[in-house]
Amino acid sequence: MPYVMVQIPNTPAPTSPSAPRSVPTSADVARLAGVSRATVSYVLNDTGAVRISEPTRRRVHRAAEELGYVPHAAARSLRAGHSRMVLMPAPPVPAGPLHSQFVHDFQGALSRLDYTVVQYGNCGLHGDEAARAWAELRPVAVLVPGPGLGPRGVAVLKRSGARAVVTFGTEPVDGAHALLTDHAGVGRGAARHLYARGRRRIGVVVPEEPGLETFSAPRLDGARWRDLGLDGVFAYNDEYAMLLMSALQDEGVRVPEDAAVIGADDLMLARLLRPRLSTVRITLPSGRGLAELVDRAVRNPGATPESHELFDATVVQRDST
Amino acid sequence: MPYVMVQIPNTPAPTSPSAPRSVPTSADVARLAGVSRATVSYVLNDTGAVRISEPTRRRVHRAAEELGYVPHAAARSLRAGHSRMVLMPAPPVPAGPLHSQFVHDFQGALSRLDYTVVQYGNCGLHGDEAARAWAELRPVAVLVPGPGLGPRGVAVLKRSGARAVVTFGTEPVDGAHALLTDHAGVGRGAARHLYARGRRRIGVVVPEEPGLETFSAPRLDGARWRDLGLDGVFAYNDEYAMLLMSALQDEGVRVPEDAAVIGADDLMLARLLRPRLSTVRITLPSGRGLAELVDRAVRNPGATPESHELFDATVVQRDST
DNA sequence: TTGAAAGCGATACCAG
DNA sequence: CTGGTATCGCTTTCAA
Repeated sequence: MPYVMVQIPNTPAPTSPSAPRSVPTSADVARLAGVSRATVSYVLNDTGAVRISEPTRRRVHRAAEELGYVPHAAARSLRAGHSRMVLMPAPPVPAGPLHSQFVHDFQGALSRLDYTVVQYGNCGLHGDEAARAWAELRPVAVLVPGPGLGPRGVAVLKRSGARAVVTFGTEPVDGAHALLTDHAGVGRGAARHLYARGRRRIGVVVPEEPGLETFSAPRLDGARWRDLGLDGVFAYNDEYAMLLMSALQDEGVRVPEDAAVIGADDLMLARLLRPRLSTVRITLPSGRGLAELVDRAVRNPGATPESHELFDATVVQRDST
Repeated sequence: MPYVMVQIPNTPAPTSPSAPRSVPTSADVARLAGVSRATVSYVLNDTGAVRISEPTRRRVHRAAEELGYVPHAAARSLRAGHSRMVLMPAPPVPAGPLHSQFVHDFQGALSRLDYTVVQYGNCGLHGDEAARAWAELRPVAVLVPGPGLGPRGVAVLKRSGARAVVTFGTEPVDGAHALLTDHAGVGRGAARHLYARGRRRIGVVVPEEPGLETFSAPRLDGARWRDLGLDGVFAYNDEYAMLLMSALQDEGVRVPEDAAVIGADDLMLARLLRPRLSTVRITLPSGRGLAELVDRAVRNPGATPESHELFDATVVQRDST
């Protein structure tokens, strides 16, 4: 075991060993309040169309409180025929800080629009199989990061009631809205920058781990200049750039005199290294903007899918180039 | 707008403008296959107890395929009376790399145990209110990061059918399993280390308020360093430590000669700075270990809650102390 | 103002 | 082997 688990002497279980009564339903509330289930529903949902007397309301509320009643979301949305769940499959690799921040903002923005955002960790499912697993949850919208979803997957999702499917990656998918991250442009920008600084033999550092190729390959394409030797390097991201820079320094290679290094993502920490790291800053969309896109798509599912470039990759020059 | 959205000329919508037929149900499959809904269920779930003739099976499968039928998870779990969803409320702040990695592992491990892990982004809900929102989903288990869940919240969750509630934080909550991260122990370890290295005037850097101040504060500390008269600092985490160290160096304060600095979390990047940062390494539980804890709790919900120390905080000495 | 009842979709029991 | 049918919890007409 890679970690230590030490049992802590625990006080006896504070929960009384009462009979494990089943979870209370609206029928239980109705019984306790002496009304019908319909009345319970009216009161708890504060239906405007029906007026319930104040004493009855109070009785219902007290009964619900006493039983600790919590409505059953599945039953409700089954009856309603729709939900307001936005499904977001987790990316296949642990997310970086940029993605984490983005997801966080996005969740907040959608919550404010009264959606429920759910990140779904589906391990090992691929393509259409994954799409079916997502479709079982009947989300009103699905936001898929990375590749792996084809037109058939999109069709499955739409046929199962998803009113908006948004892909988040390098190229659009038929039938789905697309948020395009122009990674090739990132590499291009980095290469241009290095070239402009007089570098002619430019190398590229990309991750080897499986799962990341999808992101690294485009950048490679963008930066694949005529790599002959090494007087300039574009790294997949700032972490790799920092690793490389550290390795170079340990070898006595001077940065940027002997080798210019530029990364990507503009990590805060990259500004602390000496020399401070040049980088390509990628601005992800604000959560609010994307949330509005999703909301628009949900309200108007018939519209032709939009494709948007999330293109704000700017070179930030510091001391390493 | 902080980012640029450029509409890309899109090919006309490839989806034929057919009538938006509603989502197919098992009844539709049954109709198309010329059998009853019961038979459809038997075939698609491959129920062992009932034998269906091979021709019928084929007809059902073909019908389901043709319609693009996907079962309705909500209806299924409503009928079944339980689900295998493990709910994991998203932490209130964007997660760090440690947490991201941990969640990823955990999701994978639970998936392998046939659970569905769902990260739930509930913005703005607090305490019992949040607990109720989670309870509406009727998860079989809930893993709550950080504080904010009290005994009443735990009770709500359990009464609504959660067979395991696990809190993940600094202190246990009545009725819930607890995974304790002994942050006090981390600080103790760091302090001991600094003391053993001969430091006597030891300061601590902790985040004050979320926002930009969190980054400016260490710099401020760096600027007024000489007034403080410290000779050793323990920072809340490696990021703060790196910020502080950078600020100190800019002020001409030598590390570790004039000031020893130690951080926490053992970020990979902390090894790249010069001088390389000493740190307190915190080993989070492997996803597998925690998944097994959850599984055990779900299978045996009556057991008294376990409290586990996730205590593998070890000082890693590098060059900054 | 309140209650009875019809479903939403899927499953499992019991007849045929 | 296959088909009715009751049921899960909830909402919402329609009647009273």
